[in-house]
Amino acid sequence: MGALRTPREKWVGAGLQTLASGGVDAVRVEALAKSLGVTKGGFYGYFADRDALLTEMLDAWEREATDDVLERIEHEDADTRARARLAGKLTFSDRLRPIDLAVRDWARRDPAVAERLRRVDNKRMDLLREAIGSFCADPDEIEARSLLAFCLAIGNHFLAADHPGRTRAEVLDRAGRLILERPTDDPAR
Amino acid sequence: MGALRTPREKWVGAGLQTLASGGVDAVRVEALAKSLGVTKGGFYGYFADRDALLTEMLDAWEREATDDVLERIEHEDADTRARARLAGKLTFSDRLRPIDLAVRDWARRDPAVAERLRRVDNKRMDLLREAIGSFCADPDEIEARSLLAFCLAIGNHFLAADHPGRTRAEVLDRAGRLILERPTDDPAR
DNA sequence: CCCGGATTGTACGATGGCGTACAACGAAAC
DNA sequence: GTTTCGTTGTACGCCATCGTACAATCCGGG
Repeated sequence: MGALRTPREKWVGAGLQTLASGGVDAVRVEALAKSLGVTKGGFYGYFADRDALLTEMLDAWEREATDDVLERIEHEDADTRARARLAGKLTFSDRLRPIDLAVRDWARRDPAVAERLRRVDNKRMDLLREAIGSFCADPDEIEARSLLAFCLAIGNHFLAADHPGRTRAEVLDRAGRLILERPTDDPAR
Repeated sequence: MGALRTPREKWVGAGLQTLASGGVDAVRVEALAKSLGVTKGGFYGYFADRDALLTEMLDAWEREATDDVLERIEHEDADTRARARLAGKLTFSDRLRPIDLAVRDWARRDPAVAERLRRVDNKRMDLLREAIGSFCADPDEIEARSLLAFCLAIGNHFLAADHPGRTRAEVLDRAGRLILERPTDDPAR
């Protein structure tokens, strides 16, 4: 029996890497093969066509971005806020973040991708609601703050503006505290 | 003398439209020609190549997104906040917003585009700082709120999450007020 | 050490996009 | 109506990519 020299997962992995750096249009079968040091010969043994690879890439991303992250968080017995923070760290790791951003742009043009992204984003919003709900009672404000926090985490990477005299990280930190900390006028303070 | 049947501006316009709906990779000379009801025959009379068109598209967008908007705002003699709101309306009009989003993704892969976007975003941030500065004294907080407002305006369109029992517009409204209104703990209130 | 089946390389035809060359066309000037 | 010159259509060569077919290769089991 011949050995698995370039297994399915390698194609999916290379596809995700390329998606992250060049967008979905950069995911070409032959380019992936070259990046793996082989030709496309074996590709069609695993995948019916390029679309099948794209689907499996999304499967892998969706699983890694939700189940894997949630599973790792389950094992932590920190409080809600700390777990939400960990989720953010995992979700927007150097590995997953560029994929996430590429998927968002992709989703704007492909309804099937948009549907997947909706599922993923909903799970993330659930975490945010839980975290913000720990210090905020008004459901409308929880929703608004959750959206703000999420938009900050995403929009940040699509913004090119400078912050004279500050680093982006500094501004980001201040903005995060504005959203994720108890509102100063909270009568329950 | 032959008349200008498909002038430069038509190619640029069709290019921007395609950029908005399909991303930069969808901007193909022959597809544009078809959408204009001609063949690519005339294209190369105006543009050296596809790249030249892309550059002119960016020129047109940058001008429309900054100078044109600012000029129209100058003529309004409303207060700072109202002018900022108008700027938002113009900047994120149904026509310009999809182009804006496409440019943001494009900028992640092309440094020249990123540089243009930086110029545009900086002008927008200036407006936001001015508006938020009208009710907030702390420069660090002005910066943080400006970033939040901008991220909300952009990130919103890249997010797929639902808001059970609410519309996105409702949540957006509440979030906007959270950021753009006087902080309730402002000692100067 | 050889065999067999899985994996890979190579070659192919098809498609689509780029940019060029030139002929056909048409509106304006006369 | 004819000329004229800019605009447009058509045809071409080139290259990248897709998906297919098949031969070459490789590795583990016998």
